[in-house]
Amino acid sequence: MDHADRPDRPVTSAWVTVDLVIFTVRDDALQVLLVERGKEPFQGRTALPGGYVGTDEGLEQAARRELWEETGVDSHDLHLEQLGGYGTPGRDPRGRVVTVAYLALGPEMPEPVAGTDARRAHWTPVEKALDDEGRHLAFDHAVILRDALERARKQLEYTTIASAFCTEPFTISELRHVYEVVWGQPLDPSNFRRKVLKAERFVVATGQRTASVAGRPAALYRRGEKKLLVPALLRAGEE
Amino acid sequence: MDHADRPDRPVTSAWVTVDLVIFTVRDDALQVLLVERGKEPFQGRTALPGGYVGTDEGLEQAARRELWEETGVDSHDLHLEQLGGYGTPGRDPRGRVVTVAYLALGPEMPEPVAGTDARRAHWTPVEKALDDEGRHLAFDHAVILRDALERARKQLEYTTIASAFCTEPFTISELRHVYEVVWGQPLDPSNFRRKVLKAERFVVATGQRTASVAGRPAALYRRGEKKLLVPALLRAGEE
DNA sequence: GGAATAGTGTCTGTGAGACAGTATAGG
DNA sequence: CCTATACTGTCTCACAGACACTATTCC
Repeated sequence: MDHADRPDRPVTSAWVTVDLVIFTVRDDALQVLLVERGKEPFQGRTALPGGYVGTDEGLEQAARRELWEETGVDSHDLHLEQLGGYGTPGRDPRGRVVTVAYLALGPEMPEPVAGTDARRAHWTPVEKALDDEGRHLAFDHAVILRDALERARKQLEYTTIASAFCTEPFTISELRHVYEVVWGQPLDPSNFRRKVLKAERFVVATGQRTASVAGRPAALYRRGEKKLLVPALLRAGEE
Repeated sequence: MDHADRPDRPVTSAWVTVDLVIFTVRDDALQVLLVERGKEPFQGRTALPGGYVGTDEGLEQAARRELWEETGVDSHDLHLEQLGGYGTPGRDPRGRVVTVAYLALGPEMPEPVAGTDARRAHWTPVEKALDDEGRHLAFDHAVILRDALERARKQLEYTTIASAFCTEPFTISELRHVYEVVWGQPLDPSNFRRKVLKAERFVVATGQRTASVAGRPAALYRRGEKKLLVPALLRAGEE
């Protein structure tokens, strides 16, 4: 890049990172994977997993790599999408760092492996992570987490990604449970079933049933190919 | 940033830019503002307006500045939102450049002023800009433009931003025209009116009427405070 | 049988698409 | 008068919320 190509105003290069908001449903709660930072800045503080983007590495590729390194989860097993870029000056005390955040949704996963740099990773209920406005989180991760939560809630309305939270095969009740936990409100089981089954290829029947623990055995389904949910499944009390 | 802070794999810093997809409705078509590049790389080629992010400048702030510099439009007069980050290695031949794209929607604007570096800016129908898969566009701007188009079409369904395309005060027909042009399909005038007026505070009546050119004068409205449109105004034939 | 969970049916209100009909302007 | 555009009303069908009822399992 030659000098003539640079603009008049001061321009400095930046470090580029990816941060991951990894959601799952555990213990009747929406949980997010957080790590304890092993070094400065924000050493000992809680943060989203993430790291630097390699020289010849795409953004999504970097996100998949970080996901693997932090959790041992293969990104092919879950839904991954970009949330957006965050680049407020001063968001990282080391200098100009622009991060691209990714949202990952997956079924209940094993306890995460220790990270590459021995950072402790653990699942935390989102509600708890946002306690006190999320001020205990490093960087601007509270902002990113709030954006991710809002995005996930919206996505449940207009797409079929709720099924990404379920381990196949799953029951309609388990799928409904995902909605109830993410939205924080109960849904009518009867109407939910009608809606989901009416939307062709949201879920596909396997023909199998659960070995019931209590009550009548439930039919088991797999994810269908349909991605967009129309008409949408709206949460009550939106404005 | 000290050495110990860097990861094992090679990491280089990157240049950060913002690119703008500025949409408006003109001459019965959705149009996008494109510039002719005055310098390498891609000299003489068509591209989205954009530029480097300043050292102490936020991403959105940079987008607003570029918007002003390229078009003379005050960003307060239109809707601005982030589309996402684009960082595929090799997307810019000068080296690692990560761009954050913004989507701007505005009412019909004057012909753009010449850019700061004498690049010629002009409105182009989106359909034409995407001719031949948009291969004539510089960088990966065809990809960004397609993403922006899809985002704008979606936004019309679930939000009230269509009104951002209208100069106040506007008629219901003008608002409907925006939908028809962006979606590329005709809408029933009667049902559209009912829907828009039923959604409280999507538009607010001014009490005035058009000085009619032909036919009965139409009532004039301003934008209401409502942002989310529920129930949504769905386009036909979605899947 | 009773408890628990799965699944079906039905009633009612609302909203969308289709489209006929009325209102108000210019010519 | 006619034409053009704005606006109103109405019919029908599909769907959502509410909720009663039936089915199948374990105890």
